Amino acid sequence: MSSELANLSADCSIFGFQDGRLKVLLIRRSNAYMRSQWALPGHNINDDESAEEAAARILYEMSGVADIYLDQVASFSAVHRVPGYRIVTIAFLALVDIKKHSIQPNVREAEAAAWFEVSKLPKMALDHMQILTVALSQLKRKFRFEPLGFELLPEKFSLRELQNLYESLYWIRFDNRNFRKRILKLGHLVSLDEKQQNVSHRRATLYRFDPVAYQKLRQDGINVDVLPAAYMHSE
Amino acid sequence: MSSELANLSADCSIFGFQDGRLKVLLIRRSNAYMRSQWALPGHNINDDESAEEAAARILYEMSGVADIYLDQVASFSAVHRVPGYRIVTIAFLALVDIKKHSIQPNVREAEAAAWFEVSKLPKMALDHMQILTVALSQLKRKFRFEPLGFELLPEKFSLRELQNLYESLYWIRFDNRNFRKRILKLGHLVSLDEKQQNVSHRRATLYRFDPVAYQKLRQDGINVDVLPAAYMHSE
DNA sequence: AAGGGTTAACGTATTTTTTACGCTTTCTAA
DNA sequence: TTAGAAAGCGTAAAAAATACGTTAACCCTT
Repeated sequence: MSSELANLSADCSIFGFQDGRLKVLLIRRSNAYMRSQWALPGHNINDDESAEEAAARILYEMSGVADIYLDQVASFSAVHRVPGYRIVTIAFLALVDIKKHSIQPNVREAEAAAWFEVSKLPKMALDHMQILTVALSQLKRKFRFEPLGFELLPEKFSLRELQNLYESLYWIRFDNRNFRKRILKLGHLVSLDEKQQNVSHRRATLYRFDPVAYQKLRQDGINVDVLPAAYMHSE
Repeated sequence: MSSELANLSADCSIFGFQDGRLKVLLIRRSNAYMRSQWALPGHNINDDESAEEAAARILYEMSGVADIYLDQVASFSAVHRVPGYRIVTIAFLALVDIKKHSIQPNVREAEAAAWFEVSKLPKMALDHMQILTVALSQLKRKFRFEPLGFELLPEKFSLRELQNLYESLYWIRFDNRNFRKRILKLGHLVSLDEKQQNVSHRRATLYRFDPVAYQKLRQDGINVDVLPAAYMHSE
């Protein structure tokens, strides 16, 4: 039988993309020190699992899905971050396709779960706002040099949807003709013989990611910043 | 009186630059589970300090110096990483000017301390080789977009010394004329009225970092990769 | 059925940045 | 005095990024 490590937890910043906005999944906790405040999904780490396994477990409990992009962000260990306790937490960042991975709110100690726009966050428990801020800035950094759109978008998507994702993440507008060139040059997108349906304008070609080229890009690192130089000094 | 958290430690990968080589400081531990093996300097975290404070304390004990560049790398929490115990460690990366910060080997449980070239590492205790590998790749990543040479070099240095630092870190040769332009364009170096002494060739101008421009660069992020494009696909 | 609104998608000229590399200068040691 | 070696200045050519013109294809309204 496994027991929990009393002073170690894992917290997940779970990001998704919906209605053209970057969103994060928060839950309302019912346990002692954060009753009725919104918080990042998290839990103590068990003595028979690593922090990564704990984070994957938390994601599985929230979404029922196992193969989710998961990356360690940092650990937070300020002495008084949890009033009355000494708990160190290891923060993770997860990326999900909201449409594919449904959320099950009534798990364990969660009273409710909801997606929040990252620009309209509620007051949050403990230091979770700080944790989320660090996770978000790590997400922004990673997106510039890794083609992570794959993890947030449905399998088939238009270039405009991908551009919208970048635009909402960086809060900036790109020239769509140059964005198209910039992205296609990376060579990890495959155009399909399929078009958008039911739009009140010309239908866009749908694309999917080429998993082989995608992995290669992630390994080698993207030489080219996805963002235009104009973005610098505007963050 | 403060006591130690039994299952939480901080380990530091302390990097320095000496004789044209990137080096890392290792100690030979005398405690139970890593007797007479080389290891990263580290210690349990106290219950009245954060992981960052613990890392700074470890650095202070090793070098007697307090204002050292310190950055969190990641935490390592595999269940059996320490045989017979369940200890999670938070890894840090520190950069020191070897000439300025002397090392005091006989501290606490360390039997010996020595600088090792990162390309000639000894067998190490526990998972410390893995931790060091992650720290080193984070160092390489950061150096590309932040002007961190400042932290490893003496106050006054020549452009060639800076180039040597980059070359030994990335194991690649740069064209010195282009390296010079690339670096000077960043605007964070100030040329001094002073020259190298006792070299068997034309004496190079010495430079120092401009702290204001340096901080600004770190905040804004360097737009331009310090590495030439040819470096890609060669790592 | 025609025309307006809207976004997709292709193309190109211009500007900016990167790269390759020639050449002179200044030092030590032989 | 000369050879060797690195510093340090400069420039032409190549490559990349940017600005922006134009046509195509779809829906909706009239």
